[in-house]
Amino acid sequence: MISNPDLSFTEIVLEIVAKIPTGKVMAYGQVAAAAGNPRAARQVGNILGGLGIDSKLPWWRVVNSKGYISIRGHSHDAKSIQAQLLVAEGIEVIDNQVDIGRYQFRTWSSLTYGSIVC
DNA sequence: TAAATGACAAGTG
DNA sequence: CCACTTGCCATTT
Repeated sequence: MISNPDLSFTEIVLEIVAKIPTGKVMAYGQVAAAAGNPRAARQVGNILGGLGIDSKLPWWRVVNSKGYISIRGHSHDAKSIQAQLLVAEGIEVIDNQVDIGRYQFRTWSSLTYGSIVC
């Protein structure tokens, strides 16, 4: 449950994820960076996990920096679901991996992803 | 208040 | 390129 009525990191992350366009994906670290903390990639994963696979948010458009679907073990069925959802949006998924270099959604500016400048 | 947790990431050998 | 180690940080116990 949300115990902080103010703009929490969680709320911001939810906003970011909600803005990922169909057919695109974002890395956890990228979402964290967009939320203001490039180092808090792990929290992004935790938050998405708390949403549940039946959430309204496009949680399936978030993968790790290598383009792999990262869901940990026990929810192995969710991995299949995520892959299906991505494929349904036109994203090529091979062995639980997407071509992040091609499908990654870049936020507003190209200067705000860690120290990496395109 | 302190310790544990985790759908990550970058660095090292 | 692959396996292992270290750093990170919001949230929960």
